[in-house]
Amino acid sequence: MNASRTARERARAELTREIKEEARRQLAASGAQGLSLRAVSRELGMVSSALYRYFPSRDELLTALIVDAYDAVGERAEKADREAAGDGLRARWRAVCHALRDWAVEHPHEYALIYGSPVPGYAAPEDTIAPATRYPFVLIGIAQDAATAGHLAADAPAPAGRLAGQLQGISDAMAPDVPPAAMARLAAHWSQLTGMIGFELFGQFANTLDPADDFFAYSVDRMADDLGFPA
Amino acid sequence: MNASRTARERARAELTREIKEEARRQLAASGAQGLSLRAVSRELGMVSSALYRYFPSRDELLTALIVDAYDAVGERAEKADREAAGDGLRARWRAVCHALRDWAVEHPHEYALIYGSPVPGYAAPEDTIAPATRYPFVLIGIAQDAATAGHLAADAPAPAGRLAGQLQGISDAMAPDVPPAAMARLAAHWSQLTGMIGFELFGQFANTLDPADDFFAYSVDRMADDLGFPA
DNA sequence: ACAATTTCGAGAGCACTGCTCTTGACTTCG
DNA sequence: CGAAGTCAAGAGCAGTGCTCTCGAAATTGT
Repeated sequence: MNASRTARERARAELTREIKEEARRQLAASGAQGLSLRAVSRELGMVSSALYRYFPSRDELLTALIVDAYDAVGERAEKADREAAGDGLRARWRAVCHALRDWAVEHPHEYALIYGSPVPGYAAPEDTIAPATRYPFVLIGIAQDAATAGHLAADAPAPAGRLAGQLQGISDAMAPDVPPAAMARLAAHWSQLTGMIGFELFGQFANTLDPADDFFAYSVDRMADDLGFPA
Repeated sequence: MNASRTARERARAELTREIKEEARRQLAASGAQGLSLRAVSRELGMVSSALYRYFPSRDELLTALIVDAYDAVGERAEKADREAAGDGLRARWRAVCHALRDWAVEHPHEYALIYGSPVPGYAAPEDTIAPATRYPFVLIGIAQDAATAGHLAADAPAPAGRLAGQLQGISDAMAPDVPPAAMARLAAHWSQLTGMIGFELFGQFANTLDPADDFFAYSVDRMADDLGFPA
């Protein structure tokens, strides 16, 4: 009935946490492919079959790590946005964009887990899609604030047809004052962020834009220009 | 000395091709993770160890598939660009961008192989970086033609410092008339393309911008606007 | 307080993986 | 013809995810 349940339950929560911790360590060391249940259990001093009491399959363990990663990046972005709240739209935009990249550079394998190619044969279950929206929602929130402040640019051709409906659907759910054209811009920028970070992390910029710090910062500012955020 | 060498050499070339074909089939069916040398050899009616006469390791086979994929997407883009050559800059831009997406949708696993997260523990060897530049080079070529025709927009803040040098380096090597600001735009667009395609392929657009045809087409046109290509 | 139930770790085992090494047969070339 | 080079096959190693069973322990119901 109380917070500290039975000894068994506390032990179970503790071990579940330790398993995820060790799994994350292995993830960082050798990637999703190298995540081995046997190695995790070995490191924890237990036998491999015992792990299945905590995660019914390797995929379930992966799912747990994915959800944690989405939450981590979401929380980081929300914190960055909060801390830049008083400094204007452009500062918030910068902070949230750089929060994503910083987290990605710090945790490349976890980033790859959520924004890279999916582990083949693994289908992301429903539980992952709610945490996945947390980061983009911060971006959209800035645009929403910009819209109510009259600082959101709207000089692009209005999307038509099905696209207009899709964009309106997003607005209705998350940012009622952001018009479809701006929402399309936002989605494009969001794509571009992951594209740039992916290129940087996965080595596509080798010999050209690597190190990519300056390119990223420059591009983030151009996005802010594009959205009409005041300098 | 002549084109048809010894029977042995012809047999070897033939088998090498067949191995890659079967490997690509398995890749399409179950992804890079599911690519099993044993399964390939089984399908080809040979024993697994025999495969090592042709590819010294699984990674070498992957590398061969990666190079082939880069070449395939590069060739597709060059063809699209050629066929749209008479229709103006915007038509060429559209054609080349859609060529990438079409190829990606047709070969999602091969696309993931080259633009997704790298297979952990696998380091892309030098041989892959030349074919990798083939596609972006087509994009840059359009910008170069636009620049000489005086149709390349240049109304963004000029990049400074290290970034300016990096961009200039790309221009020097591939497109002497494209100024740094435009080259930065181009790199951003190139990032955005892979970002959008990645989102579409890897399911990040589920429930929002999926199907993504219209969003992609709309965004590609906004990029052309941004580059100043005449309608 | 004692019995019934649930939870847990351990171990054996299955079918699979990439990869190495050795063996014997075949082809090519001097 | 015979030496040199090439090839497929087979056995074997160390590793994987996962299942099943078994006995011990903790929890729960009476």
